[in-house]
Amino acid sequence: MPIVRKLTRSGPLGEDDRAAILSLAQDSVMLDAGVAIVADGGPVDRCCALLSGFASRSKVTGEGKRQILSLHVCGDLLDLHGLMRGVADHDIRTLTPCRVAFLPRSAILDLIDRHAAIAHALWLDTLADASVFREWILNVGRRGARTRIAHLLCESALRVAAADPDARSGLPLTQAQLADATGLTPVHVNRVLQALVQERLIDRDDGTITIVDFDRLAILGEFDPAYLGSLAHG
Amino acid sequence: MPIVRKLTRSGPLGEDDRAAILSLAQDSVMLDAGVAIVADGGPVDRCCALLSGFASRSKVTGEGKRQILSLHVCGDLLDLHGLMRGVADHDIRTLTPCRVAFLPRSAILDLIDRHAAIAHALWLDTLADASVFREWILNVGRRGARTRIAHLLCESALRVAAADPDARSGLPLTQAQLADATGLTPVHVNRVLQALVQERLIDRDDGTITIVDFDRLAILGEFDPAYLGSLAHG
DNA sequence: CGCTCTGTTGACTAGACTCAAGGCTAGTGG
DNA sequence: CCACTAGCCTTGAGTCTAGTCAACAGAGCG
Repeated sequence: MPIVRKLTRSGPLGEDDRAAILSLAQDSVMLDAGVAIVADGGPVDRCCALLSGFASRSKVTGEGKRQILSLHVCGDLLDLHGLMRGVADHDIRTLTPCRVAFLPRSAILDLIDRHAAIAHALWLDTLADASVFREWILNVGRRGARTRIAHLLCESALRVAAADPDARSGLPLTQAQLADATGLTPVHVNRVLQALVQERLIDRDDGTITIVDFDRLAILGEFDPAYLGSLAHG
Repeated sequence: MPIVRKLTRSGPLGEDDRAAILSLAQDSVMLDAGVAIVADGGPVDRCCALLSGFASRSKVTGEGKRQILSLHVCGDLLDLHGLMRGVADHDIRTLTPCRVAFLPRSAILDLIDRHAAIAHALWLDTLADASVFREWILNVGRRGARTRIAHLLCESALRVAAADPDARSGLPLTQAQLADATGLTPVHVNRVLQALVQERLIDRDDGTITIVDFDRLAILGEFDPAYLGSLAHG
């Protein structure tokens, strides 16, 4: 169970803690790509656990420009942030087809009340998210397009690898999604990606991006995985 | 005590909880402007509570460009994020002269263990921080310079007002700091500020910025305080 | 008095955006 | 089986926002 695996990474859980979590995430649902799981401003009465596929948080400006705030992979809990307040301050949407399990809000709150270890683990999980947000601000605010995209690719690759060590596939992000994640336009992303392919840093086949030379890409992207904490390496 | 006041905003605390917090924050220190309280990559063995003045979180790119991640006012707990991991993933520095109290890490961890209500309140506090981070990503990622600066000014004004309802002073940010917060250059910030003054949206006297017409500035900045949650209004 | 920091201004540059068109693939319906 | 459509990707030309570089003014300070 990927969620238990992820939470255990940040701290120890007792056998009863694990059992309590597992009892919640019973049935799962398959969602199409591009589906909104949570809408900005809407109520959050359940927590969505991502079992497969990619999802994102995003917000939209008054002018309708979308900015992706973070990417999420298998094992991530998607709306802990909104859950505690009961109302979402951002969208959560699938980027690819996704399998998800819904955990009712009341059950989570109950879990927190009764299992201090789980409450602690969930806190650490949200702190890890916050750490990623901070790096994302730096990335979008102060780095040029090449560096910015390189950084994003490095981060995503590591998180995918941590969540699913066997996965050998590339990142299934469209250039428009990449643009929303980096605060650039699809056209510019396209040109940068072409350059990166030219330089043998990445490769592209049929809609997915694979990293050819991680080390050089990390240098270009000024990528230091320290901020990922337990989100890097399994 | 501003810290207790702030934590109470997100949820109820018992009398013993309050007492436990107060017993920690005994003595305080005065710090100059521009001092690093926590350094990126360094150990975090204490939590710093801000009693007066302004502080910021920031990170620096490989090329030495600084990006401010969030501003902090009276009552904020400054390094809860690093505290739980024991190592900081960003700088924390004073922007103005500040009065701070240092709470030892062990004492905080102990507090969390023994007072579930405090642990909960601290979690909510970090969640509120995360919410601000997300809006900040949108701001630097997708908004133009005018909107971006207007948004930042609105947010800062509200947070200051929430922390200290009596305060009538403006924001004591230099244009360079404003530039680091918005991901712009000081030169460009200068020109935008002049335009905003021209349009009677803000005013400047001797290093501080005051908002003349909050409503119009909020429209320009696409500012909706919802994301601030308990950080807005006392 | 000179130094540093902050703010200001002008001239020039460049990185990224906009607009517009066209190609490719997959899916859909006749 | 073939048109038709809708996404996604690609390319080119032109524009513009914001950055760069450089110089200077004023305040505060040792």
